[in-house]
Amino acid sequence: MRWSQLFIPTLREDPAEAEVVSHKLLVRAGYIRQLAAGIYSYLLLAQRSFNKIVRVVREEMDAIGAQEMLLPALHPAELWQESGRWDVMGDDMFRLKDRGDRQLCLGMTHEEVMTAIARGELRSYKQLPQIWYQIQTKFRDEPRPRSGLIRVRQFLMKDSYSFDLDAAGLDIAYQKHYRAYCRIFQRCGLKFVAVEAHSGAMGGSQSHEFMVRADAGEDWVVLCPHCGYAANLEKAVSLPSPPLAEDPEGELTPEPFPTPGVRTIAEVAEFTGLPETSQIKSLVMVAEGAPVLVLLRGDHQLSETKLSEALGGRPIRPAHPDEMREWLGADAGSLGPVGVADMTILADLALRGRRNMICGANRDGYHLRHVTPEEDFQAAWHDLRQVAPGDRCTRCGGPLDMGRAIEVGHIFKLGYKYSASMGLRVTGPKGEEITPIMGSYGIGIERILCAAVELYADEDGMALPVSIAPFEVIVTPVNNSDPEQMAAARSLYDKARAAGLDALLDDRDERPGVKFKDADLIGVPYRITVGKKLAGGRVEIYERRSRQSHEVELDRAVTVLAETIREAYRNLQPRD
RNA sequence: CGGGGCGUGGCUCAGCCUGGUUAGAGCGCCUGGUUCGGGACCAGGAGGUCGGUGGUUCAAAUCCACUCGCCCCGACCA
Repeated sequence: MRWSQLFIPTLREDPAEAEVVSHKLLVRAGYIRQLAAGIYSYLLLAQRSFNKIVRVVREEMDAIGAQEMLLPALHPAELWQESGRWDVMGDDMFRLKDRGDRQLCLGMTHEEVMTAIARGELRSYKQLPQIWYQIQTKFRDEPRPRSGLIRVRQFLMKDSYSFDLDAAGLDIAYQKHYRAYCRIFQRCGLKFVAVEAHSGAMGGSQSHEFMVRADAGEDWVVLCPHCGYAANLEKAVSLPSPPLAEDPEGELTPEPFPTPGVRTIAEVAEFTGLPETSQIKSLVMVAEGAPVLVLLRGDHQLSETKLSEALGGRPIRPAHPDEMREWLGADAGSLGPVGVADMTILADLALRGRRNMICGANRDGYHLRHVTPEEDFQAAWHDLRQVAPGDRCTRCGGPLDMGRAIEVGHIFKLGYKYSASMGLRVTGPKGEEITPIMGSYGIGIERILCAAVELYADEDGMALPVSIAPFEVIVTPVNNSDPEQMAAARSLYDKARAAGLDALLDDRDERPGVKFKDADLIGVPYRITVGKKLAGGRVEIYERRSRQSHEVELDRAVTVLAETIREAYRNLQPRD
């Protein structure tokens, strides 16, 4: 393609509304334009990049025997009412009515549609297993779209669904996806990590998220550099850092002391001169109307995911101030477990074995000292805290690392949730009815590009992996008014195309600086520069990522470049 | 949904607090010329009902009210 004919609206300055790197660069480089909050148009460059990503995804999905389909984006309400998710999804679902006043929605995901197809057509155990997938636009009315393409209201997703006779079959489908996902992200040039993820309360038994470390990410991951442990912060477990002060010895009994105006953990620490680790933090939560008192070490944060799991998956919320007062007789800031009788009390494991700590007295303006768990109050022990900086790995004891990450893929054992609720059954070998077990597996197409941009951005733009860049090579004549340079550039471009390379010819009547800057900005991984050295029969091959260039003879340029690019693809090839 | 910020040529912004000629700059765009190895220079030119509605005023980009849109933090995210 010839740049002079293309629509690649690059911008010299960062767009005002963009905050994260990938958003700024994708807009500046002319990949995307915003239409509304969380809704973007994908221009030529984005579309080319997505096509390449999709191709990789498709090849790897096909390789595990998955079958591609394309399902409707517009769904009847009845379908979602059957699975129960019509109500569960709430405002996240785009809903509309047709002319006959029938309720419809735009698909957020396709478990329902896939299951509906399966139950109509799958009759015998002999037809299983099946893996079906599609690459489809999904709609979610996000409460807050943000960060460019990272969280949007309309996006491309590869979603696949597996149907198996039993859990062992599901394991196989899950493992196939796990390996396919690793291959996909590797081929797309991402540095990623597969983390254990929260699998939800409903039927899910195993789940992994594929994460790319990036500050622009919205998730937190916990990693152990030593043993490879990796988990989403929601689910991650750790050994707590030791308390900063030793507990007082002795069989002491709880003793109230006045703490006027002292409410927060930090204030209590300051007031008593003892660190936050010497305190018991008491939180009042509500699980389906029932109060729950949650106890943590003062410096720890509650993981609501873990708490909900500990309560059997019930939804939870923080108690309102008037509820706390009603149940415990004091305001937040003076609450504690001592003397609490008719309330579920859950305590985090980091408090186990501690002695003579400080907590609220359930009397405004007072705290208790010398409070010992299991002596002065009883609680059910659970892992309830979020991993904190300084925590150690439960497997190897090494220090854990935490960081933000972009979720590019998620694989998930669904279990029987949809097959059971929607009546999917096949006949087994003995004539019995079998409800197939399902899995669900997603990949965010746009997020792969975002993650790559975040990973490989520099001052001048993006330096995309060759496999997902919109072009593999750009041929840049330095001086348009030099007929020899132009002729050589055209010839190189033609040869590159003939050699099967995805080439772009920058034939614009621009100064060289403009062409170089634009090429760097849009992230084409290789450039052939045709300039002065053409007189000596030489041109330059420039590598975007390393910013290195070297001279080659004109006639060998395409051969050398083709080999360089082949090598680049080899380096992205999974070795397994 | 709570908190904060921003809407002025295509883009990035100034002007607004303290109302008052034809509303500015840089970039981009168009014409002509000179240039040509990292976002050139000279000359000329086009392009804006200042997000919208209502109000205050002799007079509103500027003050007030409402409203729409966008961004950020938080809440939320099978």
